[in-house]
Amino acid sequence: MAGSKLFGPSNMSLLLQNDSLPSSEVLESLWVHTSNPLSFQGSKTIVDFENVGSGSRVVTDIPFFQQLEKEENCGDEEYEACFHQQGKKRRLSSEQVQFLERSFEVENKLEPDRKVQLAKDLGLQPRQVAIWFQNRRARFKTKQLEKDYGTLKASFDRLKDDYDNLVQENDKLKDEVNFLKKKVIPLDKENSEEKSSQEAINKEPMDLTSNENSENGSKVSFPNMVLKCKQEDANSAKSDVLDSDSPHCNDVNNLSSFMEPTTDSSHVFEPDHSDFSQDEEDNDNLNDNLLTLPKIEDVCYDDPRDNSCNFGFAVEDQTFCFWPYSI
DNA sequence: AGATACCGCGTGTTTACCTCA
DNA sequence: CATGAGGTAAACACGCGGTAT
Repeated sequence: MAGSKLFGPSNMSLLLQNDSLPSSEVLESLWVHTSNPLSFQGSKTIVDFENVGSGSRVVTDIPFFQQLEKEENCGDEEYEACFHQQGKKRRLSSEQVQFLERSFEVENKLEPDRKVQLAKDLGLQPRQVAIWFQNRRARFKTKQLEKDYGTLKASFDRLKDDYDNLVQENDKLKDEVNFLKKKVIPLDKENSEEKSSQEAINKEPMDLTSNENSENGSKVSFPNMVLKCKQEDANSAKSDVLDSDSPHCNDVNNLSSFMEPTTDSSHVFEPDHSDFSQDEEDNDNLNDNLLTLPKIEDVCYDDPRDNSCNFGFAVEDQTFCFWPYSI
């Protein structure tokens, strides 16, 4: 009998502790006389403990008691040692595995009664059944993890594709915006040049220092211009602050926007640094004049009394309203 | 209520066996 | 046919939590 590392004294004691080994009579009855549900067609597919290490291990049509009879050197006290020392590691038969698999499908946990019954039915030790279920659960978990990983990976790939498509679409739209901007800016310049030249023509004969030059209403005094500008902007500022590049009322526009705080105007200067924040450089030319305007939220409206002081207040004063809780 | 022993399970590892190049 | 590598399954070791005493 070749010694086995597997079933050394410590392991043997463990085996004896955990699962009492069946007597030879019980084993014989299990293997020979039992009405085995696996229906081995009368033959007993068992492990050939004798031939372990010398080739084929599983033999059929050999009653278990005949195998035991070969262990003539084993007395009762030595039976268990002989049983294990020769056993080494043996694979379960396909029938046993199939039966265990069916049992596992029904319930992957193993109650003590069921374990004993399965061991009886299969001619195995209860500990073997327990170990098989443990290993089977581990294999199942591994498979499940692989499956879950596959599912998650597929989901991730789908999301990534969506994201990439969105990025592409975003880039496309940005290009479109830039293209349109380049088309619009020259037009604005043309318009502004036209207007300024026209204005220069209109202003030339007018004495801006005097209100008395107005005749037939054809000449407009400066204060009236301011008023007109205010009125126009009061109507348009809410939705079109961007028109502030109108050549004749830059600074005045500031006043109008101060005087007419609107909720709409606030969003125009909203410091949105989201997707289009990177376009700020491109927008610099277009928005230079806008950036000089005070942000509408810079103005504190909490105290109505302050509104009257909003004209030309110092910038540093705004910080109080803008960062009310700053330390 | 805390201590102890026992048991089953999960997880990682070892070992034996099988397959295949 | 022999052999070594890699894969797989059986068995083990250890720790942990639950339960009974």
